[in-house]
This record gives sequence, C-alpha cells and structure tokens, in this order.
Amino acid sequence: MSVPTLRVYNTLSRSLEVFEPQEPGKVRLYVCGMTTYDYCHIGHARAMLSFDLVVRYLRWRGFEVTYVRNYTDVDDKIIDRAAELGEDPLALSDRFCRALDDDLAAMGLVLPEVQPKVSQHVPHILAITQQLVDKGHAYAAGGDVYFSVQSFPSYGKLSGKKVDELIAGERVEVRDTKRHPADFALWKGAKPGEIAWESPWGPGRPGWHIECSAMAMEYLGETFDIHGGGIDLVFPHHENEIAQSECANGHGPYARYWMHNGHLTILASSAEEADESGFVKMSKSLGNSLTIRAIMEQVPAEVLRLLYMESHYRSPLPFSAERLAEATGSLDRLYVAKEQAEELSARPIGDKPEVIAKELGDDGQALYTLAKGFRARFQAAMDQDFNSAQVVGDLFELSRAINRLANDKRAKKRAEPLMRLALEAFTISAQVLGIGGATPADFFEELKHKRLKALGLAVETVEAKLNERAQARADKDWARADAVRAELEALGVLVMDTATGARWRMRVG
RNA sequence: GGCGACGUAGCCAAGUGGUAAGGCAAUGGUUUGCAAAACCAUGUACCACCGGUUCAAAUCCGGUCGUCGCCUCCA
Repeated sequence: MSVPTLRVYNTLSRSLEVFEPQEPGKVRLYVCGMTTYDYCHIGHARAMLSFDLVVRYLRWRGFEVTYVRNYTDVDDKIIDRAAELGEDPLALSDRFCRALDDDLAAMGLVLPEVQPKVSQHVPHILAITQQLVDKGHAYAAGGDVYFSVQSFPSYGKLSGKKVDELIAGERVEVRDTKRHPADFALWKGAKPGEIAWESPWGPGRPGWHIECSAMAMEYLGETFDIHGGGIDLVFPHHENEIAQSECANGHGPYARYWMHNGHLTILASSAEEADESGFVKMSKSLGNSLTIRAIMEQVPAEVLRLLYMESHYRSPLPFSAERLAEATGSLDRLYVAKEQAEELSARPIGDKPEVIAKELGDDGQALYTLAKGFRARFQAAMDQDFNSAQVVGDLFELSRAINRLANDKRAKKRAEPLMRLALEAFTISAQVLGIGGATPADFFEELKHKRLKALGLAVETVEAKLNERAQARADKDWARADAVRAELEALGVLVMDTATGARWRMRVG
C-alpha cells in the first residue's frame, strides 16, 4: 500500500505533480484577490470558491495552511472610477473592499489569515524596486521605473512565451521610454492630481504586478508553496511576478506550485460577441457580468457553490439561468435526502450499522457500503487535483440510497445506524465543499424566502391560498383544491401533500 | 500568427491503460383523490477525426479539424 498522495496540477510544469510543501505539514498559499473598483461578479466568485476549496481540503488533509489573499486597492481603474465619481480613490476601493467582504462572507468563504492591501505596502514595494534597479534588472525612465524582461533569462517560463515573440506582438504597449516593448512598470510616475507616494524617482504609485510580489513575500517568504489565481493572470501578471521576485531575491523559485482556475463563461448577449459555441468569458469589460449579490438575491449561496463544485476547478464553466435553476433543484434533492436521514436517525436504536445493513438486505447493504466508503472515496477524488465533481456525484448516489431505504416502511424503523453513518458524508462535504452543511429546514426556508422576494410575492398570499386548499381537501372538494393548486403553480409555488399536511416550495427558473 | 487548455449521450459533467460515475431533461411504472417529491425501469455515448505504441487506450504518442483562453485591463 502506498501512502496516499495529493496531486496538484502545476501550471509551471503543465502537469500533475505530487504535492510536497517546503516545510512538511505546512502550506503557504497566496491567492491574487480583487481589484476593488466595483462589485464582484460570479466569475470572480469562481476564483474565490476554487481556492476556498483548496484551503479547506488542505486543512482537512491535516496541513497547517497560511492563506494570504490581497486586495489591489491602488490601480488605474480605481483611479479612473474615482475621478468619474469625484471620490477619493482609497475611499472608493475601501467601499468595494467591504462590499467584497460581505459577498464572500455570505458565500461562506474561509477568511484568509492575512488580507493585505497595496496602499499599506508601498515602502516594501519601493524597497524591492530599488533592489531591482541596483541589480540592473530595472531602470528609471521619466518618472517611471521599468523591469527589463531581457535581464531575466527564464522570462516566459510560466506562460510559455518568448521575449522575442513579444516584440512582434502588436498588442504590447509601445512606449518610447521602455527599452523593450514587454518591459513593465514597477513604479508609475504620478500625473498631476493623482494619488501618489514619494519615491526616489519622484511621486508615483506601484505598477500592477509588483504589489503581489511584495505582499506575498512579506507574509510568506521568498519561496512559498502555492500561488493561485484565475487562468487569465498567467500572463502577464504571474509571469511578471516571477521575474521581479526571483530577480530581487537572486534565487528561485518564487512560488513552487502555480494553480489557476478556469473561467466562468456566459452566453454572449450580442451578435458580435458570439462565436460558434456562443459562450464567452464573463468580464466587466464585455459588460456581461452578473454580480455575486444579484445572484444571491435569487438563490442561496450554496447553489452557486454546488454549481461550481460540479465542475473541475480548471475547466471552463458555462453559466446560464437554466444551469442555476438546475443546480438549485440538485441541491434541493440533496437536502431532501439529508432531511430523511436526519429524521430517521433521530432515535438511536443501539445496533451497529453493519448488523443493520445485513438485516435490511440489499438496500441496507448498498447504503452501508456507500456511506462507510465515502471518506476514502472523497479523499481519493480530492487528492487528484481537487476533483470536487466526483465527490458531488458520490453525494447523489448516497442520497439515492438514503431515499430508497427511507421509502421502505419496514426498513425505516431500523435504519438509524445507517442513516447516522450516511450523515457523516454530509459533514465531510460541508467541511470541504461547503455543501450540505445547513439544516434542511433552514435551506428550504431560505430558498422560499429568496424566491418569493425575487418574484415580489408575500408569504401571507401563499399561506392564504394553502389554507383555502387545505379546507377544500378536507371537504373533499377536489375540483376546488386543484384549482387553488393551479393558481399557486401559476405563482411559482409547488405544493406537495404529505401525511403531515401540505408542504410547498418555490419553483426555480 | 504565437502559447496554452479542452473536445465524453438531447444538455451539464467525472473518469489516476483493463471494455464508460453522477445530475438535468425524456418515456413507462410504484406511490397519490389527482399531483408533487421519492423510488424502480428504460440510453449500445463509433468517448471529435485519422494514424501509432500496447496483450489491452476515452485515458499514452503524432497529425487533422473544432472550441475556448492568453498574447491589452481582467478571477
């Protein structure tokens, strides 16, 4: 038997690697956070959720994780937006930092140990810049300071780009002040009226990439384990981070494993955006973004989580209203099963699950096998580059086994030990995927509440109709009862008659 | 054009060389006053295409086509 190993896809090597942290048992992780000039959209949420999964799993796996995620609060876009609104740039970014905090908290993300901001790390940034100038890797030009890509022979090792080919690219910003078109600003001289800090090269502010190097190294050291971010950051952002950091330090590696999440894509809204597949990346510049808060008004946060966890974090994820509705139904299904399991495990009967499994025949054995093996299968799947999709599939199989047993009147009475075992799977899932941890009743309530609100319906309206229907049913006036049910359905309310009275839920989509 | 990723049933989606999880949708059934939910049953997916390696490939290699991403701000 080999020791179970965690394998991680490393963008640097374009392959799955066995994960071994620099210091055994401890993981230092840096994730590129958001530039806070607006509300975050559900594409950003995917990045956040992807690394939330990574952090939670590493911890579940026994690693001690130091998680750093920054806010980029000094940036051209922030400055532009602030100027537009006549607001102080730092006040504006602070406002959106807090909005982001609210969004992420609502989604139940674990909090990083450190959440540094660029504006609080300018001295360190200047120190690194000075170091790079001193070592001949950077040069001042005008009020700016540029990093010289030609001074770093392995420039391009992350993205697979070659410096020579970047010259040819017409898309590289051409400025006379730069020695090479691909050189990038470490420090940008301030234009009149712009937010600025003093520096040996005059007043200015940090360039885009340097802040992550400064913050990552400040909290995690010159070499740390994992650096994460969206796939779009590979070039130039992460490539540049490597260059400037390894040159400043005089050694590599900067980050040992580079992890990148795939994009959320969305059906193109306009013809000129549309291509063969019809799906394009969600981004603010394409004007097709849906904010996290807008989605969370419609459905519980866990729905988004399930939707994301159903795909592997590196795959592109086509988002649509239909898929959101589908995920809502799927999550509902999981909670129906969980509720069954909770109800049937309420009263302990004191028998061992394996004994009960035998007693209850095939269905009992099936649930026992699925529930007992869940932890091992979970780890095997997650060890393979965080394969949450496989885990979700397993959860559905388990749910079906729970429901099957719960349908059997005789088995019901004896199922407690098995149901208890099955609920452990939900606990694991809740800990790591953040799915299935709520009390079913709470989940159903939240879903109802959000759907009603989205549709502008009052609970009282629904309840009045339900009462009316209950009366009609009591009178055995089926025509009347069905008519009321049809009215409710027209409103999006689905009614389910149970032994303990009618229950209802909101249709989604 | 360069670099990278991907191409699995109507849709979404796992798959760590040994003959394909799961979800949605659909059809039939059990259940129900009728429904809904749940359960059962039903899908031969030429695993994009063409070659190659192997006793054995969706899985490895090469080529072709297609899609997406990056090469400009971007999670």
